[in-house]
Amino acid sequence: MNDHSFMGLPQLADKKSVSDKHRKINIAAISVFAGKGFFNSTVADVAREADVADGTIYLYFKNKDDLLISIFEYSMDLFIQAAEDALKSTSDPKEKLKEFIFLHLKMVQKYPDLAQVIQIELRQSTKFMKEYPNEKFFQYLDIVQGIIQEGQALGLFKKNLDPVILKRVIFGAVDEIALEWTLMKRKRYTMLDAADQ
Amino acid sequence: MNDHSFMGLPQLADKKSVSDKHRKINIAAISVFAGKGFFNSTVADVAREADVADGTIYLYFKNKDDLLISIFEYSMDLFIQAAEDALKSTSDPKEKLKEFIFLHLKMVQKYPDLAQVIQIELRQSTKFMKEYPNEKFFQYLDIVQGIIQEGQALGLFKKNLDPVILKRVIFGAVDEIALEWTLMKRKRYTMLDAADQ
Amino acid sequence: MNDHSFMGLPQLADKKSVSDKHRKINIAAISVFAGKGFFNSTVADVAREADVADGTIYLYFKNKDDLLISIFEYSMDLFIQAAEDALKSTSDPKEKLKEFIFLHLKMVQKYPDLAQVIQIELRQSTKFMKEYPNEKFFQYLDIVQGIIQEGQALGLFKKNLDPVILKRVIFGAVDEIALEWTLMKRKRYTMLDAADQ
Amino acid sequence: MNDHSFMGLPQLADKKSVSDKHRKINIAAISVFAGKGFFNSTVADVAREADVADGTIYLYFKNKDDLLISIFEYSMDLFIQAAEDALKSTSDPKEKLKEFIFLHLKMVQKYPDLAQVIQIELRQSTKFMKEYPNEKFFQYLDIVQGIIQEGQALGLFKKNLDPVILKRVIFGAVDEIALEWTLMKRKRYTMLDAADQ
DNA sequence: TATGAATGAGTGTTCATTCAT
DNA sequence: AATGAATGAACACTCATTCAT
Repeated sequence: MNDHSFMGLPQLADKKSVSDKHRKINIAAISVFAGKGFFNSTVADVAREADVADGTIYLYFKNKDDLLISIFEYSMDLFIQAAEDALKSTSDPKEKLKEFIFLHLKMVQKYPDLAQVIQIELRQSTKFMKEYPNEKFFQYLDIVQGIIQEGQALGLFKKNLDPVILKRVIFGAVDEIALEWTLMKRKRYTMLDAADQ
Repeated sequence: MNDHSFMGLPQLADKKSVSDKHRKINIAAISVFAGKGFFNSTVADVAREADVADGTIYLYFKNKDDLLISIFEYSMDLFIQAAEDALKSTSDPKEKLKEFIFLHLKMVQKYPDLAQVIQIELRQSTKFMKEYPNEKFFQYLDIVQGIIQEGQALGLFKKNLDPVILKRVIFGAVDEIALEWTLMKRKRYTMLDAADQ
Repeated sequence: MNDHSFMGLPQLADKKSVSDKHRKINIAAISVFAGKGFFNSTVADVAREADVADGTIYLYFKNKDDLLISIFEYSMDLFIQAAEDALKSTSDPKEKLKEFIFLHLKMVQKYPDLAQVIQIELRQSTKFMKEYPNEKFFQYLDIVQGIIQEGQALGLFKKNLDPVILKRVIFGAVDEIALEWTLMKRKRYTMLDAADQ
Repeated sequence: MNDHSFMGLPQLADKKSVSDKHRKINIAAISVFAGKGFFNSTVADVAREADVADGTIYLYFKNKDDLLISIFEYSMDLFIQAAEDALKSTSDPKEKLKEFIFLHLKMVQKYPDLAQVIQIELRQSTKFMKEYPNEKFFQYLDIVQGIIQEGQALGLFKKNLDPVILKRVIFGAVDEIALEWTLMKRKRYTMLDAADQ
């Protein structure tokens, strides 16, 4: 993972161009939305948290919705990059899948606010999930699909399972456990505990 | 389950007193909130869907929030009643647990709009989950806890698992699968498929 | 004064036809309006106080405004009748004027709620004072004017004072002292005290 | 009195900081409330009169009630400042009292809209008079009390009169005459006439 | 770039009034 | 006559968005 982290959130290597203020606002939005929910947060709340003027936000984001989408894309980039990095080291599809799942959970645990926004706020906003062409998310899912197809080709995974469906099932399962954590907001359960149970 | 269903939603035996208009509005709210999300829906939307005047809603509900809470309580009553009915027939805790999970999923499948509102809209509204003393939900969880304790007493479940935590974990797991369905909004996966995978 | 009083308010001899329910509502309105102010009171408040259904009020009064006007006319009738009764016994204009003032103050002291509604609520409602052809009030003022003219004819009052103006001045002065009492809502000052000071 | 008057209303020396828009809205509110009464006026009415958007009002005032209270405080500041200025020139308590009364009436005559709002609209709103800790008004009354005590110390006023009560009586009397004028809305009576009668 | 005062469309809620029973 | 459930117009207030500085 990247180590030029800022306020706990990493700066993506391929997004150097994103100005500091853009990131500052993004980070503020994550924290505010996680704290009060997207709909209960005002743009002014985010501005205050980011320590900029209200109007400044509109220099970097089209509108309030765009702020949420931007968070989502930011996270997805983060996840995809981390996944790609991590999967380079292994070639066994089974190991890859395990690693992928492990990674997803680690990310959620590391950035709980971010996870909450992605999982709850975004999901709530059916509008987004429907209207917004969710490229980044599909890109993410494609990583899983790739692993599965690889595995099926090698005869490691059953062939009768549709990888298109399976990728969503796996994502769903993993994400839901993550959601569980997010909602519990207790670090009481370690990943291992959860795995055991 | 109750068979005096109205517009697909059962009328609870112990809630006969709830007037028709109250239920009409409740049902309209479920449909509207499921369709556009709680925050994107207006009270006027619900009124239109219920075919009543805006003001009429306030004869039956304290405010917009109360409408959401009411839906939650309605569902919980529905779930609890169904669960209690179903569990009478078996005495084996393991069977009971299975039956309980099965039931939960069946309900979600049967009333997808209701499920979505409960799972997404309500969850999003952190305010509710925090401020609102969630008796009905705890009552529901207690059913699970009861089963677990029964099982532990009979030596069927490991004793080192804290039932208080376990009940949440089980609820979480089951609910998340349900959520998966809700979000997918595809009945393509039957319960058995899911169970298998 | 009339002694067939009901709940502290006299029943006017020349208004026998006014049904009991009409009076019940009127009395309730006086109490409610005095307590919370005309604009802060709802028709439902009055109905509750009168122990009738909301709709019933509209069988006896055209609308909420009419309720206020009705109170005013009721009071004016009361005052006029009382004044006419009292003034019969004296013939000296000076005595009459004194008696009249004394009477006005006595009424206010006896029916403080009524006085408050007349003085504050009605007055506030500029709309009424302007749009409503205030016959009853003029009738009341005419009594004063009559006394003054009588007095001037007898050379008891200065002739250069316009009775039309003077009647208002006197009314104003007396009424303001009354208002003072009403606002103070303390019976601490007796009339004599006030007169002295 | 201040001579930097704006639209007929003076700008208080010690309130320079109050922005122009604040005053513009205040003045508009006085005019609108005087014209139609507080309860019959809408915030939009005030906004229109002040030539600002509805929302702008909420940048300067907490809510509609605050608008009324603000008018009151503004007036009281105005009165207090004027009174203190005027009383510097005389030392004789009797003269002071006369001057004070004269001033009060002059103010009312000069700003009839303001007077009406203070006297009628505010008074009607029992809520304010009761809930709102009326410091400014007490400050005003204290000026009277100070004069009375001074006079009693010098043996000019009877000692058996309680200054605490007396200040209210005097205020009441003066204010009521003022109210009379306000309601009459006729400048026909000069102060001297009134004083004579 | 950055600001934040100003905007005004949008919405939850109230309540006077009606009318079927 | 009496009811009270239902209505829907009206209004206070919020907040995403703009734009002059």
